[in-house]
Amino acid sequence: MRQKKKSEFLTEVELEFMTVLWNIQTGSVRDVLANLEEGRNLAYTSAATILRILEQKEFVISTKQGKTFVYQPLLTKDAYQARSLKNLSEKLFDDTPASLVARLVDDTDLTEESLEEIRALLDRRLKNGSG
Amino acid sequence: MRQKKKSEFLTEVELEFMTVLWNIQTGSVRDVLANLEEGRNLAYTSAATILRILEQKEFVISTKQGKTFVYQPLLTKDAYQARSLKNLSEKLFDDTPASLVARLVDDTDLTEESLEEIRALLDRRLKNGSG
DNA sequence: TTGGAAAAACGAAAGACTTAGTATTTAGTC
DNA sequence: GACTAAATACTAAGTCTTTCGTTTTTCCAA
Repeated sequence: MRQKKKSEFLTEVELEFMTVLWNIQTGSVRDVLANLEEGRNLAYTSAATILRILEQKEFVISTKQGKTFVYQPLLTKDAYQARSLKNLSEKLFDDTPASLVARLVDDTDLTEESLEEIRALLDRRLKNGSG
Repeated sequence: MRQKKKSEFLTEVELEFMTVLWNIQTGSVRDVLANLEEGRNLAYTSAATILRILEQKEFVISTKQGKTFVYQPLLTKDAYQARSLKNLSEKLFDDTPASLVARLVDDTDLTEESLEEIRALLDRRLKNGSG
């Protein structure tokens, strides 16, 4: 019974669940369900199914506590952020991160503060160097 | 026969096709097929199907030239880049663009030149202002 | 005008995603 | 030890994605 080819990316619902787990760190089916956003009415069994799938795909692990399973992220949010950015950059920005940032700062919705913050961040990074 | 709820995002294969169209600007099924990357062996009818779907979803339009349809992007690459970044920022970076850039520059793959380039870009943007 | 080649239209099949119902197991209680 | 409430396991339906085969249409040339 071979594991099917597991994608390295989360589906919409999987991301929704991982976001909860990244927040609460660890939790049962019921905990996760309770932490979904207001108005999201999902059956208990649906939530259980999603978590089982996330475990199959090795995005989380579970450990039994009494009669219930407690789930915990295996993939960190930082790691997944990096993975997603890398993918986006490759697929849509010709693998040129600078053009990604260019598009980002061209967005007129960005506040002056956001822009300053981003520049400060770059300055810091350039001063410290990395190699 | 109502159009099903159309997603604003491209699937994997759809993005592959749009990338070709963004490059060649305009082209028939055969043109697009020929411009897929080396080693991608896709039946003619498969390519035709994808393009038909892209048109249904209003990502492209087609016009008839002689007996063949010629396809053209409706959605520009720039617009789709912006849309994707906005989505990623919202879903995975708590709607904080600065944290997205932080993750990007933490990626040690970035060259010094890239970083300088990005900062230059920001400086220009901050001097000109947009509001 | 009739053939034939190329293109388009249609539809189907396999797999993945999302949701949830039913059946089974489990842990404690009387 | 049997009962009950809660949790897990199993399964299935409906939709979307990806791929391609079959049928129909279209245009041009002999």
